[in-house]
Amino acid sequence: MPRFFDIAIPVPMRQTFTYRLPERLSGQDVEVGRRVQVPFGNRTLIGVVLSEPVDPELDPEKIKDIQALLPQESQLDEQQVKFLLTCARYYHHPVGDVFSQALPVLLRQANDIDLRQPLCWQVEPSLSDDDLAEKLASIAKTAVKQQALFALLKKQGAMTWPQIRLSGFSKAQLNALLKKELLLESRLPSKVFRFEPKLVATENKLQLTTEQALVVSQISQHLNQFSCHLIDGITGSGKTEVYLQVMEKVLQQHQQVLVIVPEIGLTPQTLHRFEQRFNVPIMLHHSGLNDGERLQTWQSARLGSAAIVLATRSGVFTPMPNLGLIIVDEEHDSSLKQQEGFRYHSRDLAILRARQQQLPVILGSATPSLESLHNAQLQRYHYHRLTQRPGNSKLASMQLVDISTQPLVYGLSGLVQQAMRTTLEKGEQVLLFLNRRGFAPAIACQECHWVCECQRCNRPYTFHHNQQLLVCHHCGSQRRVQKQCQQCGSVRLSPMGQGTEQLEQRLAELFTHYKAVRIDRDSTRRKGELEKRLEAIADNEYQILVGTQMLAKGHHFPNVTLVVMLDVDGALFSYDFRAPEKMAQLLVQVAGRAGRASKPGKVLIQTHYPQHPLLQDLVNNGYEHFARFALMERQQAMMPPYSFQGLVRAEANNAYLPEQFLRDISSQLNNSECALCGPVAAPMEKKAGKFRFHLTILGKDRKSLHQTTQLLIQLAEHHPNKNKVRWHVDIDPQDMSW
DNA sequence: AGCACGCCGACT
DNA sequence: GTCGGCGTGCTC
Repeated sequence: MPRFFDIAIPVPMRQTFTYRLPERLSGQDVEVGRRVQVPFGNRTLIGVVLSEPVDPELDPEKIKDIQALLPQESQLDEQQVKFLLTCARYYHHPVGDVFSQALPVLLRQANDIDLRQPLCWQVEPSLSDDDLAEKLASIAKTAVKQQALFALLKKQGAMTWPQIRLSGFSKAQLNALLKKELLLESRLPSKVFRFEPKLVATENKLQLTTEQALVVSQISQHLNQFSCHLIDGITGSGKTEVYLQVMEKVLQQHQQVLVIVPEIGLTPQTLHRFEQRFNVPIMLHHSGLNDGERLQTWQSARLGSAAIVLATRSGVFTPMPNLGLIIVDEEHDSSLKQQEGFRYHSRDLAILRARQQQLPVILGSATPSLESLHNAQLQRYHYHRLTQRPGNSKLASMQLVDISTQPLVYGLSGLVQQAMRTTLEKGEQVLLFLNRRGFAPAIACQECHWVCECQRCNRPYTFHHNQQLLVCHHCGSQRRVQKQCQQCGSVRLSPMGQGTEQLEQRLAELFTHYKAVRIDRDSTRRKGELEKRLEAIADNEYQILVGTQMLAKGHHFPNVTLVVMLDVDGALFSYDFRAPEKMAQLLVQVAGRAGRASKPGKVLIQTHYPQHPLLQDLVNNGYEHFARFALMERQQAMMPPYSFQGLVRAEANNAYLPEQFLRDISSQLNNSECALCGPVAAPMEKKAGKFRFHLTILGKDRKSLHQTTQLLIQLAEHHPNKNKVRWHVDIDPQDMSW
């Protein structure tokens, strides 16, 4: 009797495909999770075995043979398969695509793969102290970096290349030490991680405050079972130390820890803290690694030899057989949600995974998402607060600046300019936030008010002065600067409004004795440029920092004692109901990053609406009050987290098709338990030449959301125009502007 | 998503 | 005469 298998194939289709195990492979073990090579249409793809159907329903004539079974060393375990199937179901996303995204790129291909453990380097252990001293002297005094790398390795023990690179060293520096025979190159041991007391550097352990100790002990009571903990701790209250001490308890049980951070910016400092405390194999997973490096992380995690995996969003899929704890740091951060293709939220999947595998999960933030706070209120999560900063240093204070009644000079009110001068004269730094790149967000005709727009998006082009280009920030298209109005022929075209590029330039005129630096996507595009600028800021080479949100992520500026938000009003009246929440999180995060113990900072918020209740609440009563108020508003409007949202988006080259498509599937749906809203044009109706529409699903609970989504997908897949429009489903959508 | 098949316009 | 544009349909 031939055996058949259902296989997840990396194509954006919601079904699985059945294949036959040919005679020549019949002696082989084929387990769920095995990677297989199969013919698909006229190409060959790598799929993953999902199940062995007793009776394949398909016409046996149509079923093709599995071409090859790929190495068992690269297969997924049953738990992993179960988790990924749950992910696909939860997000109503094609299974094959979910599996494909969960695998490292190299495992999506059939090539021969190096599954050996990663290389690592340590100080040559056979050298005596005398030898070391002698060899060390051979490193030129001027080779400061080599000296530093050597010192690091001496302290740290074996390190892999991604770790060394993240600590700021180059391959050349490593090779130099290697050539001088100071280092031993080897591979990380492939044995499963086992804890030993000497692996913890106790001298780095901090004395816990009463608050912290309480949180550590409470979480520790819940190891080896599912529980979700929200740590709501103001910046500087020592969340990381709490993580470290809970991690230690988990490592003591010979279990692995998965730590998810929002983006690469946070990894170096987090890694550094982990390395200082634990002398255990730590593996990284983030966008700065190449395919081979990611495979190594995947493999050593899968084997159980990596004790800690420090990862960004997609790291939530890392296979870890002895996983004992998941930590999601900065759980409010929007970069945890993937915004295209498989639109998952890494925090939510972390919780799902923890539940499935019966482990604790810790969410941490100084500004928890309203979703998480709501879950804490409902006691679905254990809620822990950290309110003290060691040494009792003060957080920056916030103050609203009414700009509705006073003139602005280059977007700066008199009060702000005055505060800037005072701060600069004290030798301290000023940070200006403006969430708009470029020189000016539009150029317009002075005579007839015509605005130069991108034809593909119907939005004004942003003027970039340095490159003398008009750039569409929505589709990326560029064109030469217009000299003449297309409508009336006038040559009086001029920039409207202000972006970071212009602000930087104006500041040089306004504050002639101080130097300004700009940090945004444009000014830091070149590799290493961001680091260079951050270093220069730390050295006080610049006194005024201008930037977009980029500046708020992770970096600490101890000498910045004044932060100015130039323009927050957009968030108060946005079509995106999450905009005020995001703005509040940004403000609080920034306030937490400015200043230091001896010099508390100040945050000035320019607004036309100083009486706005959300702003008032945030400034006067803090984030907690703000969140409570914002949650009340959400409840009144029956918005998430008080309802459960799904979104069907559709786009096509004309406006008629997608709207018709969504209207059809929505009207064909009867007896839905959910409210359907739309179709309506997306806030940006046209983008990159495509017309876009939304159909929003609002459910009173998750179950009805899932049912309705399922039905809508079925209708969509049977719609005659299903291939003429591009459509997808987004569960718990974050970005409504799409 | 690919990839092939197929049916109409501008090239040697 | 043919090269190639992308609309349409299919993949166990």
